[in-house]
Amino acid sequence: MSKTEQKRDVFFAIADPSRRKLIRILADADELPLHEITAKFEMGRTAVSKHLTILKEADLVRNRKIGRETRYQLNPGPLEEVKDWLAYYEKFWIERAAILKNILED
Amino acid sequence: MSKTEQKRDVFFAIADPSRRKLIRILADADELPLHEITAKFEMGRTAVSKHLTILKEADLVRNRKIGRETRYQLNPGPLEEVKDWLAYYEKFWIERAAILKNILED
DNA sequence: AGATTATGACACCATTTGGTACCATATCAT
DNA sequence: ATGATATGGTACCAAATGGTGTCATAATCT
Repeated sequence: MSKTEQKRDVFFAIADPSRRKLIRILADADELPLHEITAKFEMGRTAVSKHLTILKEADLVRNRKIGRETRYQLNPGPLEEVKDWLAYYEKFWIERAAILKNILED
Repeated sequence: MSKTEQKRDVFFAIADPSRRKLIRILADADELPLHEITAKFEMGRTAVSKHLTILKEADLVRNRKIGRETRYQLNPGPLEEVKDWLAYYEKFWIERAAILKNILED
């Protein structure tokens, strides 16, 4: 009945290469219907649709019906969670880079 | 025989919450042996070890044997790939935030 | 030496993942 | 009205994932 409206982890959503490709395509195209998106992949429509569903569950994608087609759009907001997570570790690799630089300067 | 030396995607490696917890623990502790790490989790040693193997395959973790224990250390470098990936989309949510800000200012 | 500890290496298992094919339904074109 | 197109939904499947338990081995302690 209802969509079950599952909540998906953004880290899981971006783990798959096909889904990252989807994100990129949508970022560059603003809004696209499923059949056009499918044309850019090797896999079938059902598989693409499933990936889009997962992205939607992570709220990385929004969609609306226009006539018989469903158009998808990127919603990059949730990527900020990834950025925030990364921020904690940034200092580590910056420190390491600095240390390495110092070593190389000898 | 040989380690099979599998190459793992960093996006896959960070997709699992337990592995993100591992990364955090190692970031805060510098170097830890497996049994001490395991003590911080609900799951068994074997499972923790498997997660560490995956992190190692993504080169997010290095390890060395000291006596009978294997000590693990974080190697944050590969996280830069994630940062670079994110950089492409950052503008989108910054633009959106700016648009939203403009709307709110009316 | 003998017991304990730390780990690696497997075999095993339930569930999830990523894909397919197929059927039903709604919309559009002629 | 008929046919083609676009999508949703379901059933199905092989492989991967995330766990477990068990056994073997190496290192440490008394």
